[in-house]
Amino acid sequence: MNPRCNALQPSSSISKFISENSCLSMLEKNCRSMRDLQKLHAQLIKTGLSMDIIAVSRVLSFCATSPFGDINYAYQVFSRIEQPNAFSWNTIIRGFSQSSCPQNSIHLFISMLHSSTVEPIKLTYPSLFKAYANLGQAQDGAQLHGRILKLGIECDPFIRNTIIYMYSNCGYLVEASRLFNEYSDVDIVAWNSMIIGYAKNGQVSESLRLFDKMPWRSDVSWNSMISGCVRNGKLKEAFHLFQRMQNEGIKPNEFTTVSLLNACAQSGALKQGEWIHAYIQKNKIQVNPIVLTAIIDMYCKCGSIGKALQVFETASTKGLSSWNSMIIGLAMNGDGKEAIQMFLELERLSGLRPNDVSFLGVLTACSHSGMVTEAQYYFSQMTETYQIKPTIKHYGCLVDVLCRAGLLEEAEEVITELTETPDVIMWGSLLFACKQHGNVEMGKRAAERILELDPTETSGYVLLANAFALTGRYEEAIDARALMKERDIRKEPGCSLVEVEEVVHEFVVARRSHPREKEIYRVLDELGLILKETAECVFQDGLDGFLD
DNA sequence: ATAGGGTTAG
Repeated sequence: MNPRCNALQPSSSISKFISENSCLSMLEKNCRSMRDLQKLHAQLIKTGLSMDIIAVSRVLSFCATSPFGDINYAYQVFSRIEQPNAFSWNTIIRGFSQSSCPQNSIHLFISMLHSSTVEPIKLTYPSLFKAYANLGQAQDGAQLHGRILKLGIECDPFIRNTIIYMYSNCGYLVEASRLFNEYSDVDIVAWNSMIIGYAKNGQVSESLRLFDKMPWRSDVSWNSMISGCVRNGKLKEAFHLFQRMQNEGIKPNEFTTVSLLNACAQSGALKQGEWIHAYIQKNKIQVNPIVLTAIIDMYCKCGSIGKALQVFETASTKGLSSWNSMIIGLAMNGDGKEAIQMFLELERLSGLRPNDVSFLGVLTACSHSGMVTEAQYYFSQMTETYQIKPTIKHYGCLVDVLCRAGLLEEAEEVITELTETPDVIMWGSLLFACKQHGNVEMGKRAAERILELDPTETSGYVLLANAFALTGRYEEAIDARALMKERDIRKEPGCSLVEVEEVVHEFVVARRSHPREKEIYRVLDELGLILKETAECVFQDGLDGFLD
């Protein structure tokens, strides 16, 4: 920092006291967004308080750890502190541990170890274990666990609990329960971590068993159990727990409503979702960016794009994730142009920087609406202008859009030039496109790759057989079908849920079990005919018949 | 009078 800045600082300690107090108390009570924070930060800079380590640390803490904060801004603030103290280090490490790049916590910890002015202290470690937990890297975290044992501080309940959480969150339930059982004085946080671990690893009945065995249950216990149920598709159980929770006098909060909104989104239960939305408003549950995102996502998944847009547009504190779920919602709904428009607004008006998920939304929009040149443009913008490394999902969109446009060579080129292993979905898009365009040779290559990657993947056999049949190579078509029979592969039936007037109706592929199935399928057939007449593209056909 | 554990979206 320019040393002359010091000369501009107000000399009167009284004025300093006044501005410090008004600014900082504002920070605690009224700061609801980065816009507010930036105003306060500007004020601090104007009054010279930006050099004050305590004032700056509070700004840092808001940016790094509040749900309204911005970790990149926090890092900017941190890197301008001349001599960060242990507080500053711990705050920024904690901020990254709960961000989308927890790896930075570990990098920062290493810099901290190399720094000559500060030493890690007990309070530094929980954030690091949380970073490892969020990265799913418990093996690397185990090395830090070794360091904790050497330092003799495993008995610290905060440290021990994050270690339990790390192991259990990453599926190392043996290690987690060993530590859980080793100490007789484990507290409720340790119980909760175990519940979360079992639920995240598909053992929700084990979670419920622990939940019932607990000495007492905090709001976090209830929320963890509800989210565990939703994660495992036990939606009725989740709503039942919500009832029980209220009966026991525990107040549902942001976390509870996010899980329940998620349950509604999963099942398409619009009425229930609307009810939760109303519950949030009535009970003054704070609509932080995550809750906002969950509301938008629920409306999108339940098909109410208009309502989602309305909520989005009237919200005052939109996080990047809120923009992203709106872009993805529009893209999935087939509103490709609107999705791209939304992305452009995000870029130009929000002051936020699009991330990999934003681009995934745009690319999904392009692929769902068949916009090839746009997809290529945004893909290069992502990698070149924004320097974002594409994931397999981004490549998947690119392959998909090329396939839909019939650019099979280009699509295959993208796949074969990947540095990582292409996924089954990608080859599947190509295979399906090959079938549509009658390119049997390439289709065969794609099918072979699919069957290599996942011999239980039915679409490989089915599409391969169809591709052969389409070009009159019936013998080979029969071989492909026989191979599938021989390996005794059965498709897990697809299933969709539709909510009509508060009743959820379930439809399973090739199983006509609905009481009004005759009427429903008659209308569906009629719609299919109309679509076939109007649409130019060829619809996927014969799949159901083949599987019967 | 700025810092530590468990629950959350895409």
